[in-house]
Amino acid sequence: MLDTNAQTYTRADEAFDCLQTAIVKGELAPGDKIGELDLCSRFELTRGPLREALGRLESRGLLVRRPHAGVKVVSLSAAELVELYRIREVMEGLAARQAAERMTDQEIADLQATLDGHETMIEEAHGQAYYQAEGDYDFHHRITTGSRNTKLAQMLLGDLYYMVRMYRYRLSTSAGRPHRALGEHRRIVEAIAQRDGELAEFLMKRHINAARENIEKKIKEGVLTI
Amino acid sequence: MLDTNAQTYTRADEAFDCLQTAIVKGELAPGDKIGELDLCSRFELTRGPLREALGRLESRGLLVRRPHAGVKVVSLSAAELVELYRIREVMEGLAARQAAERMTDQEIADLQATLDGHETMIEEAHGQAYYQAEGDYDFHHRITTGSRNTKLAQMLLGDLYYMVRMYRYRLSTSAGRPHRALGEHRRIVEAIAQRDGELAEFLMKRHINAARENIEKKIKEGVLTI
DNA sequence: AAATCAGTAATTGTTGACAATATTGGGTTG
DNA sequence: CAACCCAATATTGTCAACAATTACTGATTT
Repeated sequence: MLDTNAQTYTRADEAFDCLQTAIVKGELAPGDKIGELDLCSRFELTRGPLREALGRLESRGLLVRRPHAGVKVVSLSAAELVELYRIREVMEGLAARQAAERMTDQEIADLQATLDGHETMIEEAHGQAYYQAEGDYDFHHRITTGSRNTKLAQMLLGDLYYMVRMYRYRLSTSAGRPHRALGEHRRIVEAIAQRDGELAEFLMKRHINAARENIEKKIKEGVLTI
Repeated sequence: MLDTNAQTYTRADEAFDCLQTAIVKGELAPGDKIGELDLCSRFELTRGPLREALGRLESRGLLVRRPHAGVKVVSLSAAELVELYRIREVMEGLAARQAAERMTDQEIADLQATLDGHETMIEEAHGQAYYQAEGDYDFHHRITTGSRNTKLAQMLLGDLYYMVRMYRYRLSTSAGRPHRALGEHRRIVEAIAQRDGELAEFLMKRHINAARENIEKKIKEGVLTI
Protein backbone atom coordinates (compact mmCIF):
# COMPACT_ATOMS: atom_id res chain seq x y z
CA MET A 1 0.00 0.00 0.00
CA LEU A 2 1.47 3.30 -1.02
CA ASP A 3 0.82 5.66 1.81
CA THR A 4 1.23 8.97 0.03
CA ASN A 5 2.00 11.02 3.10
CA ALA A 6 0.63 9.52 6.24
CA GLN A 7 1.59 12.59 8.26
CA THR A 8 2.05 10.52 11.35
CA TYR A 9 3.40 13.03 13.79
CA THR A 10 6.16 11.60 15.88
CA ARG A 11 7.05 12.86 19.34
CA ALA A 12 10.32 14.22 18.00
CA ASP A 13 8.42 16.33 15.43
CA GLU A 14 6.22 17.58 18.22
CA ALA A 15 9.24 18.47 20.34
CA PHE A 16 10.84 20.21 17.41
CA ASP A 17 7.80 22.36 16.70
CA CYS A 18 7.27 23.23 20.37
CA LEU A 19 10.86 24.30 20.84
CA GLN A 20 11.04 26.23 17.61
CA THR A 21 7.94 28.27 18.31
CA ALA A 22 9.01 28.78 21.91
CA ILE A 23 12.28 30.23 20.69
CA VAL A 24 10.71 32.36 17.98
CA LYS A 25 8.06 33.72 20.31
CA GLY A 26 10.71 34.64 22.83
CA GLU A 27 9.52 32.30 25.59
CA LEU A 28 13.04 30.99 25.41
CA ALA A 29 15.21 34.07 25.04
CA PRO A 30 18.60 34.17 23.31
CA GLY A 31 21.34 33.09 25.69
CA ASP A 32 19.04 31.10 27.97
CA LYS A 33 20.53 27.92 29.31
CA ILE A 34 17.93 25.21 29.09
CA GLY A 35 18.09 21.86 30.83
CA GLU A 36 16.82 18.75 29.12
CA LEU A 37 14.53 17.58 31.89
CA ASP A 38 13.17 21.09 32.32
CA LEU A 39 12.08 20.90 28.72
CA CYS A 40 10.75 17.38 29.18
CA SER A 41 8.40 18.35 31.98
CA ARG A 42 7.49 21.55 30.17
CA PHE A 43 6.41 19.87 26.95
CA GLU A 44 5.33 16.52 28.41
CA LEU A 45 7.74 14.32 26.57
CA THR A 46 10.73 12.12 27.27
CA ARG A 47 14.41 12.68 26.64
CA GLY A 48 14.84 10.46 23.60
CA PRO A 49 12.67 12.41 21.16
CA LEU A 50 13.71 15.65 22.82
CA ARG A 51 17.36 15.02 22.12
CA GLU A 52 16.58 14.26 18.52
CA ALA A 53 14.76 17.57 18.25
CA LEU A 54 17.66 19.35 19.93
CA GLY A 55 19.96 17.88 17.33
CA ARG A 56 17.82 19.25 14.54
CA LEU A 57 17.60 22.69 16.08
CA GLU A 58 21.34 22.77 16.66
CA SER A 59 21.91 21.84 13.06
CA ARG A 60 19.72 24.77 12.05
CA GLY A 61 21.66 27.15 14.19
CA LEU A 62 18.94 28.02 16.68
CA LEU A 63 20.63 26.24 19.53
CA VAL A 64 24.19 25.88 20.68
CA ARG A 65 25.27 22.71 22.42
CA ARG A 66 28.36 21.90 24.38
CA PRO A 67 28.85 18.26 25.35
CA HIS A 68 27.92 17.59 28.97
CA ALA A 69 27.57 21.30 29.53
CA GLY A 70 24.07 21.90 28.28
CA VAL A 71 22.05 23.62 25.62
CA LYS A 72 21.43 27.31 25.20
CA VAL A 73 19.50 29.40 22.74
CA VAL A 74 21.78 31.01 20.22
CA SER A 75 22.53 34.64 20.83
CA LEU A 76 23.51 36.78 17.88
CA SER A 77 25.77 39.76 18.17
CA ALA A 78 24.71 42.98 16.49
CA ALA A 79 27.23 42.35 13.74
CA GLU A 80 25.90 38.85 13.11
CA LEU A 81 22.36 40.14 12.90
CA VAL A 82 23.42 42.62 10.25
CA GLU A 83 25.20 39.86 8.35
CA LEU A 84 21.94 37.96 8.32
CA TYR A 85 20.38 40.77 6.35
CA ARG A 86 23.21 40.73 3.83
CA ILE A 87 22.41 37.09 3.20
CA ARG A 88 18.72 37.78 2.98
CA GLU A 89 19.42 40.50 0.45
CA VAL A 90 20.98 38.20 -2.12
CA MET A 91 18.80 35.16 -1.42
CA GLU A 92 15.50 36.97 -1.45
CA GLY A 93 16.62 38.91 -4.48
CA LEU A 94 16.96 35.58 -6.23
CA ALA A 95 13.60 34.47 -4.86
CA ALA A 96 11.91 37.58 -6.25
CA ARG A 97 13.48 37.07 -9.67
CA GLN A 98 12.40 33.45 -9.87
CA ALA A 99 8.98 34.31 -8.46
CA ALA A 100 8.51 36.77 -11.32
CA GLU A 101 9.24 33.95 -13.73
CA ARG A 102 7.20 31.24 -12.07
CA MET A 103 4.32 32.44 -9.92
CA THR A 104 0.89 31.77 -11.35
CA ASP A 105 -1.43 34.66 -12.15
CA GLN A 106 -3.66 33.44 -9.35
CA GLU A 107 -0.82 33.55 -6.83
CA ILE A 108 0.05 37.07 -7.89
CA ALA A 109 -3.57 38.16 -7.50
CA ASP A 110 -3.63 36.63 -4.03
CA LEU A 111 -0.44 38.43 -3.17
CA GLN A 112 -1.91 41.75 -4.20
CA ALA A 113 -4.99 41.04 -2.10
CA THR A 114 -2.72 40.25 0.82
CA LEU A 115 -1.10 43.65 0.51
CA ASP A 116 -4.53 45.30 0.66
CA GLY A 117 -5.11 43.41 3.86
CA HIS A 118 -1.81 44.65 5.24
CA GLU A 119 -2.78 48.23 4.44
CA THR A 120 -5.89 48.10 6.60
CA MET A 121 -3.91 46.20 9.22
CA ILE A 122 -1.41 49.03 9.44
CA GLU A 123 -4.18 51.61 9.74
CA GLU A 124 -5.91 49.76 12.54
CA ALA A 125 -2.90 48.60 14.47
CA HIS A 126 -1.22 51.91 15.10
CA GLY A 127 2.29 51.15 16.20
CA GLN A 128 1.53 47.60 17.11
CA ALA A 129 4.75 46.27 15.69
CA TYR A 130 3.71 42.65 16.12
CA TYR A 131 1.04 42.66 13.44
CA GLN A 132 3.17 44.69 11.09
CA ALA A 133 5.96 42.19 11.47
CA GLU A 134 3.63 39.29 10.80
CA GLY A 135 2.35 40.99 7.67
CA ASP A 136 5.89 41.54 6.51
CA TYR A 137 6.68 37.90 7.16
CA ASP A 138 3.61 36.85 5.19
CA PHE A 139 4.73 38.85 2.17
CA HIS A 140 8.24 37.45 2.11
CA HIS A 141 6.97 33.96 2.76
CA ARG A 142 4.72 34.04 -0.30
CA ILE A 143 7.42 35.26 -2.62
CA THR A 144 9.90 32.70 -1.37
CA THR A 145 7.39 29.93 -1.94
CA GLY A 146 6.53 31.40 -5.32
CA SER A 147 10.12 31.01 -6.46
CA ARG A 148 9.48 27.26 -6.80
CA ASN A 149 13.07 26.77 -5.72
CA THR A 150 12.83 23.97 -3.19
CA LYS A 151 16.22 24.33 -1.60
CA LEU A 152 16.03 28.12 -1.55
CA ALA A 153 12.68 27.96 0.20
CA GLN A 154 14.02 25.39 2.62
CA MET A 155 16.98 27.58 3.55
CA LEU A 156 14.98 30.79 3.86
CA LEU A 157 11.84 29.43 5.51
CA GLY A 158 13.58 26.79 7.58
CA ASP A 159 16.62 28.70 8.75
CA LEU A 160 16.93 32.42 8.16
CA TYR A 161 13.35 33.50 8.79
CA TYR A 162 13.24 31.82 12.17
CA MET A 163 16.35 33.65 13.26
CA VAL A 164 15.07 36.95 11.97
CA ARG A 165 11.68 36.49 13.58
CA MET A 166 13.38 35.57 16.82
CA TYR A 167 14.80 39.08 17.00
CA ARG A 168 11.91 40.84 15.32
CA TYR A 169 9.97 40.90 18.55
CA ARG A 170 12.67 43.00 20.07
CA LEU A 171 13.51 45.24 17.19
CA SER A 172 10.25 45.56 15.31
CA THR A 173 12.11 45.76 12.04
CA SER A 174 9.87 48.02 10.09
CA ALA A 175 8.75 50.12 13.03
CA GLY A 176 8.64 53.73 12.01
CA ARG A 177 8.51 52.85 8.38
CA PRO A 178 5.45 50.66 7.87
CA HIS A 179 3.96 52.81 5.09
CA ARG A 180 7.24 53.05 3.29
CA ALA A 181 7.71 49.28 3.56
CA LEU A 182 4.24 48.70 2.21
CA GLY A 183 4.97 50.94 -0.75
CA GLU A 184 8.12 48.96 -1.47
CA HIS A 185 6.14 45.74 -1.26
CA ARG A 186 3.65 47.07 -3.80
CA ARG A 187 6.33 47.96 -6.28
CA ILE A 188 7.92 44.54 -5.97
CA VAL A 189 4.61 42.85 -6.67
CA GLU A 190 4.10 45.18 -9.64
CA ALA A 191 7.40 44.04 -11.11
CA ILE A 192 6.45 40.41 -10.52
CA ALA A 193 3.07 40.95 -12.16
CA GLN A 194 4.85 42.39 -15.19
CA ARG A 195 7.12 39.33 -15.19
CA ASP A 196 10.12 41.60 -14.88
CA GLY A 197 12.44 39.37 -12.90
CA GLU A 198 15.42 41.67 -13.07
CA LEU A 199 13.47 44.59 -11.65
CA ALA A 200 11.85 42.45 -8.97
CA GLU A 201 15.28 41.30 -7.86
CA PHE A 202 16.60 44.86 -7.77
CA LEU A 203 13.65 46.17 -5.78
CA MET A 204 13.73 43.30 -3.31
CA LYS A 205 17.42 43.78 -2.66
CA ARG A 206 16.88 47.49 -2.09
CA HIS A 207 13.95 46.76 0.19
CA ILE A 208 15.98 44.47 2.44
CA ASN A 209 18.89 46.86 2.33
CA ALA A 210 16.63 49.57 3.69
CA ALA A 211 15.59 47.30 6.54
CA ARG A 212 19.24 46.58 7.28
CA GLU A 213 20.15 50.25 7.32
CA ASN A 214 17.24 50.90 9.62
CA ILE A 215 18.55 48.33 12.06
CA GLU A 216 22.12 49.56 11.83
CA LYS A 217 20.94 53.08 12.57
CA LYS A 218 19.06 51.96 15.65
CA ILE A 219 22.05 49.99 16.86
CA LYS A 220 24.29 53.02 16.42
CA GLU A 221 21.82 55.20 18.29
CA GLY A 222 21.87 52.67 21.07
CA VAL A 223 18.11 52.34 20.82
CA LEU A 224 18.39 48.57 20.80
CA THR A 225 20.95 46.58 22.68
CA ILE A 226 21.72 43.09 21.59
CA MET B 1 37.44 26.53 35.01
CA LEU B 2 36.70 27.94 31.61
CA ASP B 3 37.03 25.08 29.18
CA THR B 4 37.48 27.00 25.96
CA ASN B 5 36.46 24.21 23.67
CA ALA B 6 36.95 20.80 25.12
CA GLN B 7 36.18 19.15 21.81
CA THR B 8 34.80 16.10 23.51
CA TYR B 9 33.56 14.07 20.63
CA THR B 10 30.25 12.44 21.38
CA ARG B 11 29.03 9.28 19.66
CA ALA B 12 26.36 11.30 17.91
CA ASP B 13 29.01 13.59 16.44
CA GLU B 14 30.89 10.53 15.29
CA ALA B 15 27.78 9.07 13.71
CA PHE B 16 27.05 12.37 12.03
CA ASP B 17 30.52 12.62 10.51
CA CYS B 18 30.56 9.00 9.38
CA LEU B 19 27.20 9.27 7.68
CA GLN B 20 27.94 12.61 6.08
CA THR B 21 31.21 11.47 4.54
CA ALA B 22 29.65 8.18 3.49
CA ILE B 23 26.96 10.09 1.64
CA VAL B 24 29.35 12.60 0.10
CA LYS B 25 31.78 9.89 -1.01
CA GLY B 26 28.95 8.00 -2.64
CA GLU B 27 29.17 4.92 -0.42
CA LEU B 28 25.56 5.66 0.30
CA ALA B 29 24.10 6.64 -3.04
CA PRO B 30 21.14 8.97 -3.55
CA GLY B 31 17.89 7.09 -3.21
CA ASP B 32 19.35 4.28 -1.10
CA LYS B 33 17.08 3.05 1.64
CA ILE B 34 19.12 2.57 4.76
CA GLY B 35 18.07 0.66 7.84
CA GLU B 36 19.00 1.88 11.29
CA LEU B 37 20.54 -1.33 12.57
CA ASP B 38 22.41 -1.79 9.31
CA LEU B 39 24.05 1.53 10.03
CA CYS B 40 24.61 0.61 13.67
CA SER B 41 26.58 -2.50 12.82
CA ARG B 42 28.36 -0.68 10.02
CA PHE B 43 29.65 2.15 12.15
CA GLU B 44 29.83 0.30 15.48
CA LEU B 45 27.41 2.43 17.42
CA THR B 46 24.01 2.15 19.00
CA ARG B 47 20.65 3.47 17.90
CA GLY B 48 20.37 6.38 20.31
CA PRO B 49 23.22 8.51 19.00
CA LEU B 50 22.50 7.29 15.48
CA ARG B 51 18.97 8.62 15.56
CA GLU B 52 20.21 11.97 16.77
CA ALA B 53 22.64 12.09 13.87
CA LEU B 54 19.88 11.10 11.47
CA GLY B 55 17.82 14.01 12.76
CA ARG B 56 20.63 16.42 12.07
CA LEU B 57 21.22 15.09 8.59
CA GLU B 58 17.52 15.22 7.80
CA SER B 59 17.41 18.81 8.96
CA ARG B 60 20.25 19.59 6.58
CA GLY B 61 18.44 18.01 3.70
CA LEU B 62 20.81 15.12 3.07
CA LEU B 63 18.34 12.52 4.25
CA VAL B 64 14.62 12.04 3.86
CA ARG B 65 12.69 10.29 6.61
CA ARG B 66 9.21 8.90 6.68
CA PRO B 67 7.90 7.83 10.08
CA HIS B 68 8.08 4.06 10.57
CA ALA B 69 9.03 3.68 6.94
CA GLY B 70 12.74 4.31 7.08
CA VAL B 71 15.44 6.65 5.96
CA LYS B 72 16.80 7.19 2.50
CA VAL B 73 19.48 9.38 1.02
CA VAL B 74 18.02 12.40 -0.69
CA SER B 75 17.89 12.21 -4.45
CA LEU B 76 17.90 15.45 -6.40
CA SER B 77 16.24 15.83 -9.76
CA ALA B 78 18.20 17.47 -12.54
CA ALA B 79 16.14 20.62 -12.08
CA GLU B 80 16.84 20.74 -8.36
CA LEU B 81 20.55 20.36 -8.96
CA VAL B 82 20.48 23.32 -11.31
CA GLU B 83 18.57 25.35 -8.74
CA LEU B 84 21.36 24.62 -6.30
CA TYR B 85 23.76 26.44 -8.57
CA ARG B 86 21.46 29.44 -8.79
CA ILE B 87 21.64 29.68 -5.01
CA ARG B 88 25.40 29.21 -5.01
CA GLU B 89 25.68 32.02 -7.54
CA VAL B 90 24.19 34.69 -5.30
CA MET B 91 25.58 33.38 -2.02
CA GLU B 92 29.12 32.89 -3.20
CA GLY B 93 28.94 36.20 -4.99
CA LEU B 94 28.28 37.77 -1.61
CA ALA B 95 31.06 35.69 -0.07
CA ALA B 96 33.55 36.93 -2.67
CA ARG B 97 32.54 40.55 -2.10
CA GLN B 98 32.92 40.29 1.65
CA ALA B 99 36.14 38.32 1.28
CA ALA B 100 37.58 41.19 -0.75
CA GLU B 101 36.74 43.51 2.11
CA ARG B 102 37.90 41.31 4.95
CA MET B 103 40.53 38.73 4.08
CA THR B 104 43.96 39.43 5.50
CA ASP B 105 46.90 39.94 3.19
CA GLN B 106 48.31 36.68 4.47
CA GLU B 107 45.17 34.77 3.61
CA ILE B 108 45.18 36.22 0.12
CA ALA B 109 48.81 35.21 -0.34
CA ASP B 110 47.97 31.68 0.81
CA LEU B 111 45.07 31.59 -1.60
CA GLN B 112 47.33 32.53 -4.48
CA ALA B 113 49.79 29.84 -3.45
CA THR B 114 46.93 27.36 -3.37
CA LEU B 115 46.09 28.19 -6.96
CA ASP B 116 49.69 27.51 -7.98
CA GLY B 117 49.31 24.13 -6.35
CA HIS B 118 46.13 23.49 -8.29
CA GLU B 119 47.90 24.31 -11.51
CA THR B 120 50.50 21.59 -11.07
CA MET B 121 47.76 19.27 -9.82
CA ILE B 122 45.86 19.72 -13.05
CA GLU B 123 48.99 19.07 -15.11
CA GLU B 124 49.78 15.88 -13.27
CA ALA B 125 46.31 14.49 -12.87
CA HIS B 126 45.24 14.40 -16.48
CA GLY B 127 41.50 13.98 -16.53
CA GLN B 128 41.37 12.73 -12.95
CA ALA B 129 38.26 14.64 -12.13
CA TYR B 130 38.46 13.77 -8.45
CA TYR B 131 41.53 15.87 -7.69
CA GLN B 132 40.31 18.73 -9.82
CA ALA B 133 37.04 18.73 -7.93
CA GLU B 134 38.85 18.75 -4.59
CA GLY B 135 40.98 21.68 -5.73
CA ASP B 136 37.86 23.53 -6.75
CA TYR B 137 36.29 22.79 -3.41
CA ASP B 138 39.39 24.08 -1.63
CA PHE B 139 39.22 27.38 -3.48
CA HIS B 140 35.58 28.02 -2.73
CA HIS B 141 36.03 26.91 0.86
CA ARG B 142 38.76 29.47 1.48
CA ILE B 143 36.80 32.36 0.03
CA THR B 144 33.68 31.44 1.98
CA THR B 145 35.67 31.33 5.19
CA GLY B 146 37.38 34.58 4.25
CA SER B 147 34.05 36.37 4.10
CA ARG B 148 34.00 36.33 7.93
CA ASN B 149 30.24 35.94 7.66
CA THR B 150 29.47 33.22 10.18
CA LYS B 151 26.00 32.34 9.05
CA LEU B 152 26.91 32.50 5.37
CA ALA B 153 29.81 30.13 5.94
CA GLN B 154 27.57 27.85 7.96
CA MET B 155 24.99 27.65 5.20
CA LEU B 156 27.48 27.18 2.39
CA LEU B 157 29.95 24.87 4.12
CA GLY B 158 27.39 22.99 6.17
CA ASP B 159 24.63 22.54 3.64
CA LEU B 160 25.16 23.44 0.00
CA TYR B 161 28.69 22.21 -0.48
CA TYR B 162 27.87 18.76 0.83
CA MET B 163 25.02 18.42 -1.61
CA VAL B 164 27.12 19.66 -4.50
CA ARG B 165 30.02 17.37 -3.61
CA MET B 166 27.63 14.47 -3.34
CA TYR B 167 26.90 14.82 -7.05
CA ARG B 168 30.31 16.01 -8.09
CA TYR B 169 31.64 12.47 -8.12
CA ARG B 170 29.18 11.64 -10.81
CA LEU B 171 29.31 14.78 -12.85
CA SER B 172 32.86 15.98 -12.39
CA THR B 173 31.72 19.57 -12.57
CA SER B 174 34.65 21.20 -14.20
CA ALA B 175 35.63 18.24 -16.35
CA GLY B 176 36.64 19.48 -19.76
CA ARG B 177 37.24 22.95 -18.48
CA PRO B 178 39.84 22.72 -15.74
CA HIS B 179 42.18 25.28 -17.27
CA ARG B 180 39.38 27.69 -17.92
CA ALA B 181 38.14 27.27 -14.36
CA LEU B 182 41.62 27.90 -13.01
CA GLY B 183 41.86 31.09 -15.04
CA GLU B 184 38.57 32.25 -13.60
CA HIS B 185 39.82 31.47 -10.12
CA ARG B 186 42.92 33.55 -10.71
CA ARG B 187 40.95 36.57 -11.83
CA ILE B 188 38.70 36.34 -8.80
CA VAL B 189 41.69 36.29 -6.48
CA GLU B 190 43.17 39.23 -8.35
CA ALA B 191 40.03 41.24 -7.70
CA ILE B 192 40.13 40.25 -4.04
CA ALA B 193 43.80 41.24 -3.80
CA GLN B 194 42.90 44.64 -5.22
CA ARG B 195 40.12 44.88 -2.60
CA ASP B 196 37.60 45.31 -5.41
CA GLY B 197 34.56 43.67 -3.84
CA GLU B 198 32.18 44.57 -6.61
CA LEU B 199 34.37 42.98 -9.26
CA ALA B 200 35.03 39.91 -7.15
CA GLU B 201 31.30 39.40 -6.74
CA PHE B 202 30.71 39.81 -10.46
CA LEU B 203 33.46 37.39 -11.43
CA MET B 204 32.39 34.80 -8.89
CA LYS B 205 28.81 34.91 -10.08
CA ARG B 206 29.94 34.48 -13.66
CA HIS B 207 32.21 31.61 -12.66
CA ILE B 208 29.41 29.67 -11.02
CA ASN B 209 27.09 30.50 -13.86
CA ALA B 210 29.55 28.89 -16.24
CA ALA B 211 29.61 25.75 -14.12
CA ARG B 212 25.81 25.69 -14.14
CA GLU B 213 25.64 26.07 -17.91
CA ASN B 214 28.17 23.29 -18.26
CA ILE B 215 25.95 21.00 -16.22
CA GLU B 216 22.80 22.00 -18.05
CA LYS B 217 24.50 21.26 -21.35
CA LYS B 218 25.54 17.81 -20.20
CA ILE B 219 22.06 17.08 -18.96
CA LYS B 220 20.57 18.15 -22.27
CA GLU B 221 23.04 15.98 -24.16
CA GLY B 222 22.02 13.08 -21.98
CA VAL B 223 25.63 12.59 -20.94
CA LEU B 224 24.62 12.41 -17.32
CA THR B 225 21.42 10.92 -16.02
CA ILE B 226 20.22 11.91 -12.64
C1' DA C 1 -6.38 -14.17 -13.05
C1' DA C 2 -6.22 -9.97 -10.59
C1' DA C 3 -7.12 -7.50 -6.68
C1' DT C 4 -8.19 -7.12 -1.95
C1' DC C 5 -7.80 -8.32 2.74
C1' DA C 6 -5.79 -10.24 6.83
C1' DG C 7 -1.98 -11.93 9.54
C1' DT C 8 2.79 -12.04 10.37
C1' DA C 9 7.37 -10.27 10.62
C1' DA C 10 10.60 -6.74 10.65
C1' DT C 11 11.69 -2.09 11.39
C1' DT C 12 11.05 2.14 13.65
C1' DG C 13 9.58 5.01 17.77
C1' DT C 14 9.71 5.31 22.70
C1' DT C 15 10.89 4.56 27.29
C1' DG C 16 13.49 4.23 31.59
C1' DA C 17 17.72 2.87 33.80
C1' DC C 18 22.87 3.24 33.81
C1' DA C 19 27.49 5.49 32.96
C1' DA C 20 30.44 9.41 32.07
C1' DT C 21 31.56 14.23 32.44
C1' DA C 22 31.35 19.27 33.49
C1' DT C 23 30.02 22.51 36.92
C1' DT C 24 29.67 24.15 41.69
C1' DG C 25 30.83 24.62 46.32
C1' DG C 26 33.96 24.07 50.09
C1' DG C 27 38.36 23.65 51.88
C1' DT C 28 43.14 24.51 51.75
C1' DT C 29 47.31 26.94 50.68
C1' DG C 30 50.31 30.78 49.05
C1' DC D 1 42.50 37.75 51.20
C1' DA D 2 42.84 35.58 46.77
C1' DA D 3 43.69 31.78 43.97
C1' DC D 4 43.79 27.01 43.37
C1' DC D 5 42.63 22.30 43.94
C1' DC D 6 39.52 18.60 45.11
C1' DA D 7 35.24 16.25 45.87
C1' DA D 8 30.18 16.03 45.58
C1' DT D 9 26.29 16.79 42.68
C1' DA D 10 23.57 17.41 39.02
C1' DT D 11 23.22 17.14 34.21
C1' DT D 12 24.22 15.07 29.97
C1' DG D 13 25.52 10.94 27.05
C1' DT D 14 24.66 6.09 26.28
C1' DC D 15 22.52 1.81 26.30
C1' DA D 16 19.20 -2.09 25.93
C1' DA D 17 14.47 -3.62 26.36
C1' DC D 18 9.52 -2.56 25.12
C1' DA D 19 5.64 -0.79 22.25
C1' DA D 20 3.68 0.78 17.94
C1' DT D 21 3.35 1.07 13.12
C1' DT D 22 4.36 -0.16 8.57
C1' DA D 23 5.48 -3.41 4.84
C1' DC D 24 5.29 -7.91 3.17
C1' DT D 25 3.44 -12.56 2.24
C1' DG D 26 -0.13 -15.56 1.37
C1' DA D 27 -4.78 -16.77 0.99
C1' DT D 28 -9.33 -15.66 -0.39
C1' DT D 29 -12.83 -13.64 -3.18
C1' DT D 30 -14.86 -11.49 -7.30
